[in-house]
Amino acid sequence: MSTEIKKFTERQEEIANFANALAHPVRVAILDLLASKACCYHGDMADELPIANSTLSQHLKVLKDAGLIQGEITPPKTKYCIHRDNYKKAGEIFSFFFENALETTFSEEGVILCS
Amino acid sequence: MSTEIKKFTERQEEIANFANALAHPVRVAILDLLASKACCYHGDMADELPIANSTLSQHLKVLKDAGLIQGEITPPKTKYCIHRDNYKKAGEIFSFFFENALETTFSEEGVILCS
DNA sequence: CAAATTATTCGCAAATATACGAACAGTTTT
DNA sequence: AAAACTGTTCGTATATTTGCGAATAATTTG
Repeated sequence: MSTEIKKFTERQEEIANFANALAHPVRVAILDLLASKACCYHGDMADELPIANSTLSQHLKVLKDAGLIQGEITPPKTKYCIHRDNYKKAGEIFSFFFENALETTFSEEGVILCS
Repeated sequence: MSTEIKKFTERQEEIANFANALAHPVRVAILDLLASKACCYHGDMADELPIANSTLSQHLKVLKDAGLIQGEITPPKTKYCIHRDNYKKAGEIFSFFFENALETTFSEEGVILCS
């Protein structure tokens, strides 16, 4: 049965996915660290974040699955960095999402505006 | 005891909060509806979305709590619309967040880049 | 005032997320 | 090879999210 009913658009799912990756402050903090240092080892981050090592691994996995970061094992350490292409893509999707809505809502003609 | 230890910055919490509101495709879809029609009644949205009425109310509450939308009871219906100011603010925060990271990571000088 | 309409809240069930320590795996160092 | 170091995975506990139907509330219509 190829009768898979699509409930939402690709785009909506994509936005939700990226947003979900950013939906926990520690993950935002992780991205801040990666952004500020361009690269970071698991251990370095563990020192700066108020969570256990294993918890950090989980959050890193979430970010990796969302495509926002990539990890590289360089024994004995693991180096993480921002996945540039996807990061850029995420930024574009969000900026488009917000811009678009405001344009419509703020449109001069025709459109009914809220009180 | 006013010894509340701040684990994350205001900004990080704020980003996570907005992101959390967008972290479910149905909520993205709701915002799409509100954006395209500038305004929408609960019932109109319920007709277009593949979820129960009560579930819709919950999602609307999440969006309202995040500040992205506002509701106005106009009996017998409830009218929802995008909260322009906060929406704009969210858009700015995100665009800043992504821009900033990429600038740093892509910086020409000094900064160590990932493989 | 009764009935209909609309949307929220409640109560519950199931799934997912978050967090931690312990156990494990892979390298490197001794 | 043993010990040390680094990070992931596992097992578990707890909290939150998601979803629905039933019950409720608030207003309008008959």
